[in-house]
Amino acid sequence: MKNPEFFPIGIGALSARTDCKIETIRYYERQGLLPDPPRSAGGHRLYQEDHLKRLTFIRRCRKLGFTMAQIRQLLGLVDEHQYSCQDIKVLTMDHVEEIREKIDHLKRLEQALLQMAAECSGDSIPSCPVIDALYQPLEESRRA
Amino acid sequence: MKNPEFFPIGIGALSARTDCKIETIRYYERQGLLPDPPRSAGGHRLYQEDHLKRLTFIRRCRKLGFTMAQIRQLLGLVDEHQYSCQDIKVLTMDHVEEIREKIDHLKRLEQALLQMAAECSGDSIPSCPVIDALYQPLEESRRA
DNA sequence: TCTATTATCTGTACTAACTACAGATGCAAG
DNA sequence: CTTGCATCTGTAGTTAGTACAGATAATAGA
Repeated sequence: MKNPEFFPIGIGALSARTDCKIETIRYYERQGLLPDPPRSAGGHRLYQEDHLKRLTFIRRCRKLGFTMAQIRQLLGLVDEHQYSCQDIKVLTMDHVEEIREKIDHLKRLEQALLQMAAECSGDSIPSCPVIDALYQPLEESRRA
Repeated sequence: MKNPEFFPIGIGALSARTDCKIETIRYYERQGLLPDPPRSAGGHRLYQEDHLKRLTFIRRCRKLGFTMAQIRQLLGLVDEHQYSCQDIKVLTMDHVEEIREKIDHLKRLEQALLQMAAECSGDSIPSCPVIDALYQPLEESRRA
């Protein structure tokens, strides 16, 4: 009911209000995350406030690292009015778990690289323990 | 000089020895990371030990999270015999810095999600503060 | 009203790093 | 010689968009 005089808006205005590129909006439409909006006589998309809200939701989820598949799932629950707080919490905590796994993985990579770099003299001589380590054939460990 | 009787090998054997799919080997070749190997009369690729070592190097770098562009750079230095320990250390520490930024970003996402989930009652009622938060229009903050 | 300038339209191709096929051959063993 | 596996090339799919080209639509100024 607020600001009804601003709608409908074109895709450019929607883009500006959601910090989402025009091409990305059309992409979400193709992917079925945004409903096909009504068109003007000439074929331009005309958006209402509902579209603005839905796109804001999608963009926030993306910034939080949800995949489009996960967002589709969230939107599905919302669209059917079938969701419960528990459903959402489960999806959210699943996502937290994924993030924690990524953090763990990256920390292990960081340690491996730091360990190799620590061997490095930083000299300008054309030789380096890092390269040597990476080039060691797998055969070395295979030959007992 | 070791195990010379095993070479040359076909792409399947190279794949098995490097834990790298056949398609991926051909992909690296197209991308110029691996040199075009000699072929048999019928056109099958025949690899020598050098290819095995180079592919091992590439795969190790990928497992450490280096991009193909970074690997190309490392291989370029090695190929030209122009690299120094310092060059390699710089590239390695740059990569460590990228990894640290990713970790920071993920930690921030994790906190945001945990904060939202903490508001969640976990009830089976069809309503959820997480959804509400994500659906809040940007307009809310704009209207002073 | 005519025109000039934006805005938007569709469709395609590109990104990274592979993976997965289809359909045609090569090669080795029995 | 035939069977069957290995390999070949080429194309398309993956994620989440981005970047065009070339054609219309809408709008503002004269």
